[in-house]
Amino acid sequence: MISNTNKFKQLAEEKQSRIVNACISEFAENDYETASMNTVVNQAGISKGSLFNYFQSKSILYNHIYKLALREVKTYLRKVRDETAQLPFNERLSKIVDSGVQFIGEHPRLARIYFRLVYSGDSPNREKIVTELQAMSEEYLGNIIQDAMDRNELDPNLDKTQSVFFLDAVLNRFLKEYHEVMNKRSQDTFDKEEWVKGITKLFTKGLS
Amino acid sequence: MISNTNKFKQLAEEKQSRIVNACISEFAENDYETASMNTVVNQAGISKGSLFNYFQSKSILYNHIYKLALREVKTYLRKVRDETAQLPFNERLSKIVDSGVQFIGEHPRLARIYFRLVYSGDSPNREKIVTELQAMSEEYLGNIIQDAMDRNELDPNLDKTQSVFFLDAVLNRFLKEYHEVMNKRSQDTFDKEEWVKGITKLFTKGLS
DNA sequence: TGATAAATTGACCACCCGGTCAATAGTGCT
DNA sequence: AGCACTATTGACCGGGTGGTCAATTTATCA
Repeated sequence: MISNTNKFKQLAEEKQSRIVNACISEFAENDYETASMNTVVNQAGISKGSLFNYFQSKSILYNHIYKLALREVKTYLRKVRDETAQLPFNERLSKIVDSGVQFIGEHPRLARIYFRLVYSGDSPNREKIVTELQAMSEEYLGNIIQDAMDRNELDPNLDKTQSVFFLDAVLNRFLKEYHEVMNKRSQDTFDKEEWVKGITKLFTKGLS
Repeated sequence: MISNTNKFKQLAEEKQSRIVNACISEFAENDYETASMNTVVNQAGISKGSLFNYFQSKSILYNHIYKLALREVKTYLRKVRDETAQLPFNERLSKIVDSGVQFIGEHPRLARIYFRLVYSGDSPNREKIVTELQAMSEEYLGNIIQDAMDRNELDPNLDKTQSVFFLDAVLNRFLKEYHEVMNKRSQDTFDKEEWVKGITKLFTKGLS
């Protein structure tokens, strides 16, 4: 499948980033269906005809933005995975949460697009994308857990699929909550370290 | 705030349920913004004027349906809470999951509306509603956890807010996943009992 | 049965949507 | 300067939206 964003890529960098920026804002603030191409072109300061010249349809444009967001997420994940390869499970978990928190701080709009996508939303190809994300998570967290099992930090008889699922559920939900808190309330009254401790304790020792 | 659904409540039961039914379908299949009042009236077999005579606006109609769904959820939760008051934590947890699974089986469209609402969606008053739901969960799961702490089944020094959060995250995510699996794949290859065991083990003993 | 009141209808409104395309502006070459 | 070619524009299209209201049907009662 050859995606024809060539016309877009040949634009001046400044214009490209003006457009990308407008798209990110619009898709961060609205669901796919509700996001308006008119708003995008106004915000970007280009004409509607131009936008549809660069991207043939709304869904193709959305795909472009989503892939861009995903690439950014992956960069963060890869970095923290490699940098913590030697650390014990609980420290590693803690660094992963930190990395998520950092990502949200540095790319709040991309984070919003991500959460919109995974938690509902009617984006085109949603099913395909979500499956893709699940496979990614399965592999990523699966490796972290496997490492910990190999070092006898976690029960070597664990059901890995389940463990990954639980970890993914708690991490994602925590980051989503953090993201929402950051977006409106003051960040005081939110003791991140306390939460990181709680999460690692839950997964290593449970609640008893 | 006096909600004027009086006109609606005075309708013949059969007509009421035709309308409610159409609304539930439409709001289950679409986000709030995307759901169409035209579809509702066609499905219900009434005129548009009538619908806006019974409910003054789309958001008032949505609110009516949402409250109806919430009432149903609460019934299930209350029932399982009372019926399991004497059971140990892990059995109690298991019954709660069962109850959720049962609810999804019996009211798949209401479940869908619920998940749409809590996981994104741009429903009117979303913020207020979600806060309300969180308070509900905090109280409900908080009591379950407190009971277990009182009986020394869980660490009495637990941070209750955190524990509730974790429990809520895993339960909700599990039920959401179950709901989605039920909606498309065949229900074989899905061993519910295994998952319930895994969840209770995670919360009682962790993964080590 | 006929007058009055209440319930129901659906054509209509202003607005917004994603997408198109003839017309125009801009660029580079001879 | 004049030409050819490309990039950009924005008025316009068909269609859908939530919501309205004059006109019509239906129910009520003397």
